[in-house]
Amino acid sequence: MVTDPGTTADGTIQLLWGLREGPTRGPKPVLSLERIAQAAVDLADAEGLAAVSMQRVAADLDFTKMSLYRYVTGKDELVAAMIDLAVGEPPALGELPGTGWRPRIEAWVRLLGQTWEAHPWLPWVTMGDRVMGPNETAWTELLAAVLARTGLTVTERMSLARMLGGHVRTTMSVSTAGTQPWVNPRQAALLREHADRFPTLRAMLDDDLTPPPDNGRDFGLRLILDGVERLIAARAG
Amino acid sequence: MVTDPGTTADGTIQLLWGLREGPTRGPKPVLSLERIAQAAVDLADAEGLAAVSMQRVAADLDFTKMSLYRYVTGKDELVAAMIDLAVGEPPALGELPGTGWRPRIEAWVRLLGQTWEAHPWLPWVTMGDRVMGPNETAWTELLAAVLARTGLTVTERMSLARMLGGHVRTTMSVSTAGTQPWVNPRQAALLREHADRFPTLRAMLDDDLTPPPDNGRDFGLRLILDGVERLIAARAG
DNA sequence: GGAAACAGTATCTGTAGGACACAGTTGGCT
DNA sequence: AGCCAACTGTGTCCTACAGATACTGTTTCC
Repeated sequence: MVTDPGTTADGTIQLLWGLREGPTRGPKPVLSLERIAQAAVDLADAEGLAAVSMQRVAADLDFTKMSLYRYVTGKDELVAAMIDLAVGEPPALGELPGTGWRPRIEAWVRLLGQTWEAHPWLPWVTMGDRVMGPNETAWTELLAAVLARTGLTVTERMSLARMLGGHVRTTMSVSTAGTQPWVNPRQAALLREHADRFPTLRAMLDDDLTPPPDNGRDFGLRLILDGVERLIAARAG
Repeated sequence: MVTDPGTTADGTIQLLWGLREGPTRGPKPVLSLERIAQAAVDLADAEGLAAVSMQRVAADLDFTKMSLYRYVTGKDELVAAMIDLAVGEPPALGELPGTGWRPRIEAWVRLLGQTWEAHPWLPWVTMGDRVMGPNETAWTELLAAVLARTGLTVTERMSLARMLGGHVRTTMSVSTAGTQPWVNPRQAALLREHADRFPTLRAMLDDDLTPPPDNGRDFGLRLILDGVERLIAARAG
């Protein structure tokens, strides 16, 4: 399994984009890529990404481990299939509220965030250079369509798109959102102990440390989009 | 090894913060945590995070695998030590240029980015809830000190700090920056093939697709900080 | 109806993290 | 000075993982 900046293999592309030619002869396949990917997603959702092994996914389906290799060339392909399945189809452009680019971007971020929250392992697995599957590409297409009318250059739009996706990821650590304080209790204890080295952080501890339930997603998005508005205004005027 | 949202173990905290009491009797230790962590960092820098195994790190030091466990309770601790070593000490507040918060934030992002570029595996390993080591905490303290004079609330400053760190991570995929196009060649081929489903992305392919060498880091930062300025101005006025 | 093409299985290999018992080394205490 | 407890690094073992390969049984085209 690749944990490093991954180059997507050709086979994975064929898999995701339905380019694998189906055979005619031979026994009817009992399994399917969809069932396998779904089982893996369910497992990751329930017990975390570390629980997803070929063995375990196969066991959940009541098959042997090696049978999975008839549908996926390796674990990397399985993960790629998991991603596209978990991400799912984006809404249609018309379903996004309002007509301007700003409410539409806000909706895109909100909806993508909601989708991701259901699969907390996605941030770990969508990093690095990959070839996106159809669903992921469709989400990007949707955002690109929204951004097309901002008047930004293509490069700027791509920077912004990457940034917005990253912002969803950054504000995703759901485990602590809303309930636990920003700063880990043990981290807080360390800050108090070393107050001389970290006076500013130490002082911040005395404030209310309950993070907003969205981990600052809305706040950050507002900053970004205000910046976009200012850029557009500066060019227009 | 934990690839999931990791809760830092107590032992790791003791390790990072120098709370492990040294023994008096017994043979002189030949190895040290620093040597081990340094070897692991060198290895990760040269051959990627996947190459870092207990076996391999030990071999690079000409020791057996199990000897490492005298200094680290497990691989998680090793990785934690790697992070704090790789991140290193931040500059002093006085070394940041200018006096206002804006140039200082810009400098913080630039310097942290430079540090990270030398260790491309850091993004993968610094995700999720962790207890930060002293160096990482010092970087955060520095940023917090800079943000203290923005007039933002504590919650807003924490959101912004998290966001800025995330922005560095998001714009870190160095592999493609400056040289290869934004869009993977194979991804581009797929977009051309499915131009009907992805018309906007398809159209963008005809533009110049060479990403800026900083992956849009400066552009994104400008948007964020413009947003901060607008927020401050709105409250002042 | 036979042979090629396939699906799922059984078995094996290499590598990973880590537990455990050991041999040799050092310092404190009597 | 000597002895024992405490320690360092080693050797061996176990379990879990991804994956290769050879197999058995099934399907369909010729």
